[in-house]
Amino acid sequence: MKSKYQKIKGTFDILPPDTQLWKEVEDILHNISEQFSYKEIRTPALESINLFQQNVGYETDVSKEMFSWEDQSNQQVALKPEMTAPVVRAYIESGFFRSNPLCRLYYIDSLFRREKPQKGRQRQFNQFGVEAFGSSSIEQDVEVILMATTCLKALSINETILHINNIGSPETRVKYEQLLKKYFSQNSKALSGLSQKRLDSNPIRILDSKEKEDQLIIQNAPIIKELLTVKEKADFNTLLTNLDTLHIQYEESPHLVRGLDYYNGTTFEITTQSDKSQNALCGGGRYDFLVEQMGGPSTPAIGFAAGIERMIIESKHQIKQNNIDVYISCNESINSPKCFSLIKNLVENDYKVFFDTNKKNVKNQIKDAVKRNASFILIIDQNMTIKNIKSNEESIVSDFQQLLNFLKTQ
RNA sequence: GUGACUGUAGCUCAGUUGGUUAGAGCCCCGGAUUGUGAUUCCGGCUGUCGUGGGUUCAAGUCCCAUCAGUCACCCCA
Repeated sequence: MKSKYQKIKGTFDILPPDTQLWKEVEDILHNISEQFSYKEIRTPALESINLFQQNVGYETDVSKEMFSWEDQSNQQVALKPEMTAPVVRAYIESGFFRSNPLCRLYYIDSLFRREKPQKGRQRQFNQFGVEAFGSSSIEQDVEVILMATTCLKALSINETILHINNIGSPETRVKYEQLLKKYFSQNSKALSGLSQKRLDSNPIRILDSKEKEDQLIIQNAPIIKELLTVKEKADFNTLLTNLDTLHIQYEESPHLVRGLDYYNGTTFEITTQSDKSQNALCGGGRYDFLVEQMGGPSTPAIGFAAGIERMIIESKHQIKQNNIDVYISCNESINSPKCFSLIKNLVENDYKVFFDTNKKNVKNQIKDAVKRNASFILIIDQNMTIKNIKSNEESIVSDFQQLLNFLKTQ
C-alpha cells in the first residue's frame, strides 16, 4: 500500500520471513569466525571523515561516495563506507597491538556508500569481514582465504571463482606502474578514452577496463609477477601449494588490482561464475603498511570483506522450520489469568506458544493452528483441554504439571 | 554520476486502435459442506492504475516532469 513515507533510496527493509534467513546466515558467519578463534569487533557507524579520506585514498571512488556532512559543532563526519580503516583505528586506539600481538578480529556490520543503487548494490549494505594483525607470514594469508571459502561453502554458495594475485611491495608497485605506463603509452592510440585518461593518474587501473578495444592490449601487458622478489615469488608459490592441498580451486589473475590504495602482497577476490556486474562476493588482501600509516606501530595485516546481500542472493541455504508447539485458545477474559500463568510456565519450559488474542471461535482457531503447523492446541474455557493436532489425542488437564506430562508423553 | 527499460489490489499479472461503475488467480477474513478441521462450495475485503502536471469531450492507456526499481556503464562487497 502507498505509504505517506517511503524508504530512502538505496535502503531496504528486511522483513519476515527473510529475517530468519539473515539471522541464520549471520549465525553461520559468527560460528565459523569463532571456530577460527577470531573475536567480534563493533565500531561506530559515524567516524571522522579524515579517517577515510586519508587512508582509503583521495582518488578512490569509495571516498567520493561517502555520506558525509558537517555536524552542529563543525566536525566533519561520515557514515563509514568500509570497515578496514575503522578496525585499524580501533586496533591502534585500544592498544591491542601490545596486549594481543596476533590479533584476529571479525565483524558483521552495515556500511554506507552513495552509489546508484542496483540489485546487490545498496546505499546501506552489510558486510562480513575479518582482519588479522601481527603476522606477515604467508600462512596467515592461507588461513584468511580458507576462512572465506569455508564461509561460502557453509552458506551453500557453490560455483564461485577465487581470483588470486600478488601485487608485491609498494616499491615493486611503483616499478610496475612505470613499466605499465611505458607499455600503454606505446599503444595509447588504441586505448579507450577512459583508459587514456588513466595513463597518467593510475595506469594500473587500466588493467580493470572492460572496454573491448582495451582487452587485447591488456592481455599482452606485462604482469607484475615478473617484478616480484625471490621471496615474494616463493611465498606466492607456498600459498598456491596450500590452496592445492586444501582443494581450493583458484585462478591466478595477474591483472587483479584492488580498488583501495592500501593493499600490497596477496590480493584476492571471490566472484560468482556469472559475468553480471555485481558478481564480486568477497574481496581482500594484505595491507602491511596501513597500521603504521595510521599512526600505529609497524604491523603486518591481512583481511577480507564479503557482501552479505550478495551472498544471500547466491546462497541455497534453506531456513529451519521453527514451528509452534502450543497454540493457545482462550476466548473469555474471565479465564485469562489462568491462561497467562500457563503461557508463562510454558515459555519458561522452552515451549513455543502462539496465543490468539483475536479470540476467533474455536473452530477457526483449530484451522488456524493447523495452518500454522502447531503441534498442540490448548483450549482454555471452564476446563483446560490439550490436544495433539496430528494424532487427535486429547486430554483434560487440571494444572500445569498435568499439561507438561501430557506434552512430554506425546 | 551517464544511458536504457519498467511501475495496475498484500503477491503474480490481464486490461484490445484513449471510450461508461478497473479485472483474474493466489493470499487474507467470514460462512456452508465435510468419516480425514484436507478437498469442495459461497460470500467479503483491499486499488485516487508510483506521484505531479499537460493534451483531449474522454487517459491505466498519449506527452512532459518527478520519484522508485531493474539492467548496462562506472565502481565495488
